[in-house]
Amino acid sequence: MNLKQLLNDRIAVALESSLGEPAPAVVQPAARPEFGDYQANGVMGAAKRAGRKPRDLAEAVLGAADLSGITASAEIAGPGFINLTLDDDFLARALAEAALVDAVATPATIVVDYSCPNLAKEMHVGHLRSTIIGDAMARVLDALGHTVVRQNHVGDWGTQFGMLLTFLDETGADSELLGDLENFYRQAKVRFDSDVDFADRSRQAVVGLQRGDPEIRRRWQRFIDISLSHCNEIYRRLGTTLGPQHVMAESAYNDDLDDVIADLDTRGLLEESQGARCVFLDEFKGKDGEVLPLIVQKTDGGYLYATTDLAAIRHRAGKLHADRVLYFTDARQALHFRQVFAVAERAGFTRPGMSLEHHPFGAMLGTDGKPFKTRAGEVVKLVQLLDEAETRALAEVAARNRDLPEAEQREIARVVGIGAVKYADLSKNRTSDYVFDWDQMLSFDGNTAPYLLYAYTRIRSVFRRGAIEPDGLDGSIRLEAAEEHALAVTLLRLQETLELVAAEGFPHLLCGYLYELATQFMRFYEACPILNAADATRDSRLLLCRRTAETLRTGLGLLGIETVEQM
RNA sequence: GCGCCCGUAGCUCAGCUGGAUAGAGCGUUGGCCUCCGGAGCCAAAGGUCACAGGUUCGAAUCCUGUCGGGCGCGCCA
Repeated sequence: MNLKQLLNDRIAVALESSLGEPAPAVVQPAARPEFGDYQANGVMGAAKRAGRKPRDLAEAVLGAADLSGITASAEIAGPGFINLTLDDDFLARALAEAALVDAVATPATIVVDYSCPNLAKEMHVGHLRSTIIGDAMARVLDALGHTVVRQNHVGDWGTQFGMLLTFLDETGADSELLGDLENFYRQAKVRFDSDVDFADRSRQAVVGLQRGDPEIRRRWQRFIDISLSHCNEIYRRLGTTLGPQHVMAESAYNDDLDDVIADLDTRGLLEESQGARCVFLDEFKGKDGEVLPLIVQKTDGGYLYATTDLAAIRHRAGKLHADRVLYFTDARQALHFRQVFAVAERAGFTRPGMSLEHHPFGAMLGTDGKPFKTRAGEVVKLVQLLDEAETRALAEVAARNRDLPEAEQREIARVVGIGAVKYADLSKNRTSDYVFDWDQMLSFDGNTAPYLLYAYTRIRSVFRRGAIEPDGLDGSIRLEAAEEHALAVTLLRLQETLELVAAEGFPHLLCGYLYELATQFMRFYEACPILNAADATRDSRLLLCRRTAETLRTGLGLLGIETVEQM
C-alpha cells in the first residue's frame, strides 16, 4: 500500500471539487513530528493561482476530503498547510493486511544497463558503483512488477584485443592470464609500446578478428571466456543478480553496425568530415563554438562505441520493446550519452515515449581527497577490495564474538564486509566525486550496513530469547505508545519509497528509509518492553517486531545485501 | 575558450514537482545498564546553505552573475 499516494489522491479530489479545477495536493511526510505524519502543501499554491485566501480554501478542502477511517486528525496550520495524523486502528489494520510490496498498476519493460566492464582488463573499483547501483535498481524494479531486462554491455572488441591476442599467442601465457589479467595486460602494453613489429602484428590481428579469421576468433573467444569468468567470480562474491545470460557484449552488435550507418544516411544525418563519418547536431557545441561531431565510423572504416551504443538502443527498442533504458555509468560519459540519445531519436531508433536515462556518478576518492589508489599508485582491483572488506570486518566480528566458531565468524564477516562496501556506495547520491572511507562504512553507528544488520539481529534475538516462532504469532496489533505509532507509520512507507526509487533511479532513498526504520525500531525497543509485557500488548509488539524484521530483510535484499541472525 | 556536474556543521552525507524552526552519523561535551544484545538510547554544542543580485506570500531548492573544485570537448571506451 502506498500511503502517500492514498492521502494525495484523497486531498487532490477535495482540492479539485473546492477549486473547480485540478491542482496538485503535494502530500509529503511531515517535516516535524508535531505536524503529524503527513502534510499537504498544495493548498497555498492553488489558492494563490485562484486568487483565494489559502486558509479559506484549506477549510473547504478539509470539509470535502474523504479521510474517514484513515486519519485521526486533519488540521490547518500556518499559512495553509494541512497536517494529517493517521488513525491507529487504520495503521494496525494496514500492517496486518497489506503486503510488504505491491506491484504497480502499470508495469513497464525496463532495460537496466550496468556493470559493463572492459574484458581487456580486470574489474577494478571503477566498476563497483555501476554494478552495485544497477543491480539494486534492477531488483527494485523487479519487485514492483516491472519486466526488467538486465544488460551487461561488456567491452570485448576493438584495438586493444589485437594486442592482447598477439601477446597471448606469442607467450602462451595461459596461466598468467588466468591468474592475473591486469598484469598480463600491462606486460602486453609494454611490449606493444616498445616493439614496432609486435605492434604491427597486433594491428593485423585486429583486422583478422574483424574479418572473422577462424584461428584468431578461436583465441579471442578463449580470452573472452577467461576474462568473463573473472567477472563472474566478482559477481558471485558481490551477490549480484548478474549472470552470463545478461551479457550482451559490444561484439554482439557487429552485424548491425552497417545497418546503423545506412539508417543514419537514409535519415540525412550522416556527414563526412576529415575522412570520418559523423553526425552533427546543432545543440552540441565544442571548442570555438563549432558544432561537435558524433563520430560513428573512423577513417579506416572501423566503428566506435557510439556506433555500438546506437545499435544497442535500436535493439532495445525494436527487439526488447523497452519503455525505459537506464544507464549506470560514470559522469564522464554524460556528453557521450546526451549525443547518442539525441542521435538515436532523430534517427528513429527509439519507440514513441521511450525514456533513455543516464544515471551518472563521480569518481571514487580516498580519504585524502585524491583518486582511490593502492599505495603503489595503482588502480585497486575489485578482488583486493572485497578481500580487504572481509578482513576488516572479521577483525571487528571476531573481537565481539569470541565464543563463536571461526567458520561462523567468517560467514558473518563476509556478509558484514560485503554489505558495508555495497551500502556505502548505495547510500550516497553524489553525481560528483565521492569519498571511500573504510572506517566510516564499517562503523556500527550511523547510516551504515552494520547498524542495519545489528538492528535486524536484535529483533531476531527477541524471538530467540522468547523461544517464539514468528510465523506462529496470533493476535492483533494495537498501537498505544507514541513510539509504536511512529514505527507503524514508518513501516508502511516502504511502498512509496520503492516507487520513488524506481522513478528517480536513486537507491539511496531506500537506504535512507531503512536507516529511519532501524532508528524508529531502536526507539520503540528502548521505550516499550516486549517479552515482559502483558499478553495482548506482548503479542502486538511481537507482530511489530516481525513486520520490522521482514521489512529490513526485504529492503536490504532489494539492495543486494544479505542478513545474519547474530553478529 | 565552451559545456556538464558540484559547493549544506571541523569531517562524511541527507534535505522528495519551492513550504513551517535546514537534518543525520562521526568527532567534542554530558546523561541512561534491578529491564528483551551498551555494536544501543537520550541530550547539548556546532550553520551568513560558497558569494552577490533577482523571481515569490515563502528559496538550500528556480533564474542571472561572480568565485572555488571535479570532469568533458574528432576518429579510445
